[in-house]
Amino acid sequence: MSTAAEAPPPAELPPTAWAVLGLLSFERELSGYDLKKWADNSLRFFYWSPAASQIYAELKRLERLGFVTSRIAAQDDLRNKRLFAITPAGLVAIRGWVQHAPVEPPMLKHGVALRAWLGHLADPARLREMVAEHRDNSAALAEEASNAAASAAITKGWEYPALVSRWSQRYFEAEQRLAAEMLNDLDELAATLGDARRRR
Amino acid sequence: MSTAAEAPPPAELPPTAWAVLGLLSFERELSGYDLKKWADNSLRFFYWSPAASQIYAELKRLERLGFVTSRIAAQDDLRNKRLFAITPAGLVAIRGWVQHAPVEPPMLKHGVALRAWLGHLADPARLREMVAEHRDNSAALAEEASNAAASAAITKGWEYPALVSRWSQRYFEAEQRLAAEMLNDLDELAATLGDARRRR
DNA sequence: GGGAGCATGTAACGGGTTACATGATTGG
DNA sequence: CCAATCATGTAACCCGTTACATGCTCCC
Repeated sequence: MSTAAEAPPPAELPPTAWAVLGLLSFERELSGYDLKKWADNSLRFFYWSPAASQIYAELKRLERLGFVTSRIAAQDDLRNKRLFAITPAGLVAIRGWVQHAPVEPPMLKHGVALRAWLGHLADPARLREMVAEHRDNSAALAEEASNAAASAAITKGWEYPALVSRWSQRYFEAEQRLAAEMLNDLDELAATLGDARRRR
Repeated sequence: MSTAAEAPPPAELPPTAWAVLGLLSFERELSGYDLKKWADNSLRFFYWSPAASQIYAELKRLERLGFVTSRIAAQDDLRNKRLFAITPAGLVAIRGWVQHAPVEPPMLKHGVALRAWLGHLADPARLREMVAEHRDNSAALAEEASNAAASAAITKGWEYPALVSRWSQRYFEAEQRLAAEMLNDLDELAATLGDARRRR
């Protein structure tokens, strides 16, 4: 086709495996337990945070593939703790994935939207409650993302995580605004439908 | 606790089952095939559109539970086609779910954000490309949602779907804007990091 | 002493996907 | 006639979850 070198096909792995390997790509040794906590306050905002058991399973797979190595923690830490580190092969693999994986649409499962879509089956007041609760949850998440952004901003080498935390903050602010606008639309619709019902 | 009647606990079903039952709650008889198409251009925007095989499986389950009934299509349609309709019990069940299910955070798996989070592993130019592609995809989806909103708006009884289509449109417009802002942030970051590298 | 947190896993299950099989009808 | 679409499903597979089991350590 061309003289350019063909990109090697990126290894096929479930996204969670890449996420775990990605957490390790910041070059620190981490235990499965660490990874879970770390995922809970970073990945959570824009990507599902996997169950702990899943993390251990992925680590096992990644080790089998030679993308991570593990060692038992030093004697000063008496706990039975296994630390994982990314290998050169692992770095090559995840670079390939980040660089070459196709852009896919984000996967969204929005329960509140689904139930609003079925609004004809619910009490309008209850619908309002749901959307208002979602709006408040979004506000709280925006706040959390803001904190995450602040703490990432002061850490060297975390420029990209900080950037994405800012993105998350804006995302949840937008979600909050969208919920507020939906509330307005719901009120209008309730008024219209109420009128129609009364006029009948 | 109070004298108010306790709400009956909503039946436990996976979200996809409720989504399928919800599609049937608009009181029209639909085939599995119809349901798939219908999901593809409505649910898709705010909720994952299930695979066709999954829809048939859920229909079987819903029928076993007595939430839908089915009949073979009339003789004038020679195809081997089974039409499903919601039953009174099904209506009660889905009303209970819409009304009483807890508000849960939407589930988001944003591959582009994940890869931006791992930006230190990628070529900045490629990162830009990805985010720009995502921005354009979002714009296209906003347009599609807008069309869906327009066609729902002129259909009686589809007020809530129309409302959610408008919500989807705004959602994808926000997504588009967020992508554009991330591009700016990426450019800034590339400049900063580039400077640092040059000064080294 | 005892609860909270640290730490690692196994087992069972289920929801959902892809791939495949099958066949009829419609329209260019 | 042939491709596209209509139409329904089965089988294999796997990702990921919940529930559970186990034991250690820190600190009140």
